[in-house]
Amino acid sequence: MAKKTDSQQIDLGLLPTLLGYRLRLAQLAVFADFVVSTGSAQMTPSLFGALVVIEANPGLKQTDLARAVRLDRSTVVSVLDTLEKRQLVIRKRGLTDRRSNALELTATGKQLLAELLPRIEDHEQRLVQNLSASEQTTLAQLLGKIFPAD
Amino acid sequence: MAKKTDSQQIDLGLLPTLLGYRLRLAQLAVFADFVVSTGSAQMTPSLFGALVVIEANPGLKQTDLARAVRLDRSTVVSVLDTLEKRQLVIRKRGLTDRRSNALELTATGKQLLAELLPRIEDHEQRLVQNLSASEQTTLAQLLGKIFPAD
DNA sequence: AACAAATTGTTTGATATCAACCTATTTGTT
DNA sequence: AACAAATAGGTTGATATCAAACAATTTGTT
Repeated sequence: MAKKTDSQQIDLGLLPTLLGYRLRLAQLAVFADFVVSTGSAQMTPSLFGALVVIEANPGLKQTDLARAVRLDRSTVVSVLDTLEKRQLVIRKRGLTDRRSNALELTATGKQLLAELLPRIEDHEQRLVQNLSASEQTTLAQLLGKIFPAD
Repeated sequence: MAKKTDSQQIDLGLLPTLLGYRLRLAQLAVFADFVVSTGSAQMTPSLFGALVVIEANPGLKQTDLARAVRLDRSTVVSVLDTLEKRQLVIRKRGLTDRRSNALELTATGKQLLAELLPRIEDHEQRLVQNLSASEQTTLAQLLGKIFPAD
């Protein structure tokens, strides 16, 4: 008597027409797949983003990392606490400016990142698997039009 | 000597190629504009979403609301605490099932929602103003392809 | 009818995030 | 040189969220 799948007779009103709602659903899906994809590494998009940016800009300071990954400076503190506790990152005292830290990946951090990259590629592939190549390009373009600041 | 705007020589690595990163940027922008758009109403996407779904489904219970807006049941408790404190929503005891609450908007809640709707429309318009009508359609389609479950 | 299993709303504990403030240090002005 | 202003990292407090456990109630099985 159709009791299994009728859970969604709920009217979402105008929500499905709102871009913000769509984006939130999208992010939920992406995040879930990300965590699965990275498996046992206890990784999150935030931690991963920090690793990527530090690798690409060794020696950068926390404030610049914060701006790059669009997190508050205070949030970056806790992100780095986590990464440093896992021995993936080190905070070296700034040479020229003793207020700042020079961030670098440890050998372990570089290694983990290297192991993660193919998994992230798979993850990305999985997300866009229902889109043709041109559709993927279009999506990126449209998102870029709405939200500049690359 | 170019010290004002050179803050972004930071290499984001592969981040800009990741859909999840793009979506996060998008959400940040949407959220910021949402809050501005709704002005003094102390509104957030979550609270607004709950109001919309309750209006469209008067009498629904918290568990169903949670599923609809994709929040945990426990999160819905705090959302409703907020909305009820502001006298926008009431939790009526369920008639048939005494475990559940029947949610309804108060008169104030209906009125606020009515006042909010045009602002949300403006908000939405502002977001997609750089896209043509067909581009808007395309974007919605592509997002829908990646993330079903409307 | 009795009792095991599921469901509902809630509480508690954990994590992620922002904003405001703090101290140490550096930079800029006089 | 002296000192005001800006900057760096950090701490604290607030909010949003999830997950696990819980009591009350309902449903299902015998």
